[in-house]
Amino acid sequence: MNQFKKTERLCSIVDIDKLFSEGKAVNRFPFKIIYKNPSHNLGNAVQVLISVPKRKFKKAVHRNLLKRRIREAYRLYKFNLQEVPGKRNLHIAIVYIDSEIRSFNDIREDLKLILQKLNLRLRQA
RNA sequence: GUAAAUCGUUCUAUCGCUCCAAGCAAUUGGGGAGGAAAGUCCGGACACCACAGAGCAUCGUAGCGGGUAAUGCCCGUCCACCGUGAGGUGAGGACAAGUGCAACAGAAAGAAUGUACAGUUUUAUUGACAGAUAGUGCCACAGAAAGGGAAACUACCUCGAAGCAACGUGUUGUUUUGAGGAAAAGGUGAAAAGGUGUGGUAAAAGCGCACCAGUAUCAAAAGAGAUUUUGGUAGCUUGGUAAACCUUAUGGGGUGCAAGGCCAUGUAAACCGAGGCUUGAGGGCUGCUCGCCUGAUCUCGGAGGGUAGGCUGCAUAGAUAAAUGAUAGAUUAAAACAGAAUCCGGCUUAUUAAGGUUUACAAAA
Repeated sequence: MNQFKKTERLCSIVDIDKLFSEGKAVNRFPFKIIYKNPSHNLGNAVQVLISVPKRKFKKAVHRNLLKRRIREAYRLYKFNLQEVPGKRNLHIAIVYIDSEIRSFNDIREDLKLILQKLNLRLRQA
């Protein structure tokens, strides 16, 4: 089932600080993904954080809309990451770096491509 | 038809999210953004600081009556202004570093205020409704003069002196000059200092008087009151700006849920040096002074150690990285402005393709 429970989300402030200060980045417009293997064992899980910068979207309605679209797209395509054997302890942050509001279909396709790119990077590592 | 106000969004299927309840579990059932949730501009509740004290400073408010927990909100009303009238208006600073975009308005032009400058607003009309008669400041340009009971440019009025002319020989006219004046005329400006008549005077003038206008005040009547009406008295008249300072009246103690409470983890209230110590340091989140409480667990420097968050507050939506979504279909379409974080009451600002409703106006019948 394509569920997206709270255990799959990154909530700890300490972990978020570490992710942004120590993590590596993958870019593919309109997204940027920051990823890092956490110090402690998550029990073969991926924890994700979705961010839309306030600087680019001043209205809360627009930020909410984009975060919901990205979250829905991630729910549908997260299997791309779960195929990686032995790399399933992972913290990632998905940052939306465009300044336009894209449709759900565009976001879905772009997120699919960047997740595949991240998967490839992890296999090579 | 035009304008304004108002109405603020249905259902089905599949896959998800969050909270609650039931269950060992799988799962099942139920709740799940707005009229503005926004701006954070007022008023409260609630919490802590002394169950909150005094004075000053500072800030808000400004006709009257009522509503309300309360308000700067709402309703009614008084006065002013606009309109033949029914009636209407009281907006803008809840703009104030800059830039961009959009909309609206506009023929031009607009003093004092504010501001670094600019801009905005309004214009059929116009009180940011206490005071301009407590005091201070300011009033560009134009104009003689802009608030000093001021001022005289052109033209003018009156008187004195000198010269000239005329004749009726002490008058008239005229020129120059000195003094007084501001009534009538011109011109400037947003605004030129009560109006008319009469007395008065050399000529004038609220200089005196009568009437009118206006201001203050007293009395009577009406009204809950602001206030109104009538009559008397007074000085005879006092420009604007309080959105300059200020004065009067009145209100506000401060801080805001990151308030505050509880549990838990680590720990160093340790060490070294200097100072302070009940004759009171420091602290108690308030601009100052006082007062009150606490009472060495203080201050500065050096070297150095260590951590993990959760519950509550908190809601018949409700978390703590923070839910309310995606796809497909039906209705023309599911859209405008826009997303709850302690909770209420207001205000302000933003806003809809079509349509409904209400009001106003116009036209037609």
